[in-house]
Amino acid sequence: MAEIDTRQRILDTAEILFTEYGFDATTLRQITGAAAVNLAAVNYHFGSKDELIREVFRRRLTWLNQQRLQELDRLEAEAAGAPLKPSRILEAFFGVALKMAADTKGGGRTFMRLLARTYSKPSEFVRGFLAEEYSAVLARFKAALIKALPDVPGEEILWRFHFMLGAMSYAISGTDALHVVAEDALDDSDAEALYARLMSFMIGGLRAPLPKLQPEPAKRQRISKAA
Amino acid sequence: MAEIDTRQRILDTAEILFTEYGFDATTLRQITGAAAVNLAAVNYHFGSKDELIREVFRRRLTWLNQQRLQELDRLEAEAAGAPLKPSRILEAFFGVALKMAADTKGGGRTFMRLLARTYSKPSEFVRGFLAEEYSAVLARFKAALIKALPDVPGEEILWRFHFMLGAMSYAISGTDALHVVAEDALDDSDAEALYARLMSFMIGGLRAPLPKLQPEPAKRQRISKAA
DNA sequence: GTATGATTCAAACAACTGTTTGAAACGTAC
DNA sequence: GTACGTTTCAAACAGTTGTTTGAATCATAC
Repeated sequence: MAEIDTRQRILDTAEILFTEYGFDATTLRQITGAAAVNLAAVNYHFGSKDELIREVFRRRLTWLNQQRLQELDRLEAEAAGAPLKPSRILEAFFGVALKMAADTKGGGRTFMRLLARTYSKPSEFVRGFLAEEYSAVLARFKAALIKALPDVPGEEILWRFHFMLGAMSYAISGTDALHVVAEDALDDSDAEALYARLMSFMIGGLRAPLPKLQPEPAKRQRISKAA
Repeated sequence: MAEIDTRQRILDTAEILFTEYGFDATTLRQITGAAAVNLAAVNYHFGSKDELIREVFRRRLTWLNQQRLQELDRLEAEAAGAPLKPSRILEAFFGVALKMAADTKGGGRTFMRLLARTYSKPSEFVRGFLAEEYSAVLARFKAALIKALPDVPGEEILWRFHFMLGAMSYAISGTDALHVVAEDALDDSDAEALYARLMSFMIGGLRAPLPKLQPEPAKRQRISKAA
């Protein structure tokens, strides 16, 4: 290699610019310009822009999900078959993410913001990739939560898990949506405090009384049929 | 007008395509093609693509926020000065949005998905516009919540409101992020049930025990000053 | 030294972007 | 009918996009 790892510098720069401007709005000339490498370097090292995007996710997401599984393994080993405390499970899943989001130096913060944004608008070709990376982790955590909350229907747990992902997404995206809500009233620089706030909110939501659902159409139909 | 309202057909089509592909990835040729109008019609009726984007938001968002304020007015008039129930306030804010998101025929569902996505990545020039449209509404609801929850610090309420926006955003975005989480295990077609689920989750989070925060630097300073 | 493979570079490529233009078609009032 | 303002249309505009190319440069082994 002629320069000190062109590949890595492209990835780091792309991560920052993607987070700032999005995938489409970020051009290869911006990336290569900011990274001080030649324009053709992206296609040489990654093949295409799409492949570069995937690699930006891959290098961090794989590690992140491994950490999550490792945490869950540890908890389950300690519990030795007994159901876990829901808060412990949430800490394993969201705590790892928020710890990564707190890493301002290594670029973890940038990446988590990128991930949180991409989540809600998987641009077609990223969706498949995300689903692949996440399926195993989510299956494990879903199972753990269902086991930990036997009194809450599984469907309800999944929904609440979905809501929690949204809350975390906004918590991490931070400043952008936040400035719309509170202009500059809130301080999102304290990662510890953010973690504590988000956790208590999530636990509260997860353990909330079950919603009183109307009987679903299928059931009503059955009743009128019987009558 | 030669055709039956070219303007409106452009707006409706743009709304759908923006939601599907995002602002950048959606081209004027896609929009005008799908709307069966001439390419130049967008620049003729709206001036530019950016202005078209703003108008897509404006026509629905203004009405949405008016409805929210109207609901809050009604509640406060009924209460006659007394603090409102927090759940009522949340219902006024999120209920109106979810009602709009349930409107599959009039395009409300499409728009709310678009809004939920744009929220977390305000592409520079939309941010100012969103902040402008929201500032009055958010100020009112923040004030109402703070008044309704005198035992919860104002800063905590703002954070939890932020988290709730995230949860709602994901609840509305629905299928996309949802399929990553649960593949096809969840059914997001029942708007009533979604509303009930989201509400109980939110109330639970809003009323959760306060997080145990480390003493912040500012407070420590104040104490040491007084000492 | 030379030879070989990996990497970088400047330049060009074709395709697509939002926007503009000037003429044509339209609706409406006189 | 004519005249006038609005709207539509096909065509072209200049600029930018991701990608490719072929020569130049580098590092390493012989």
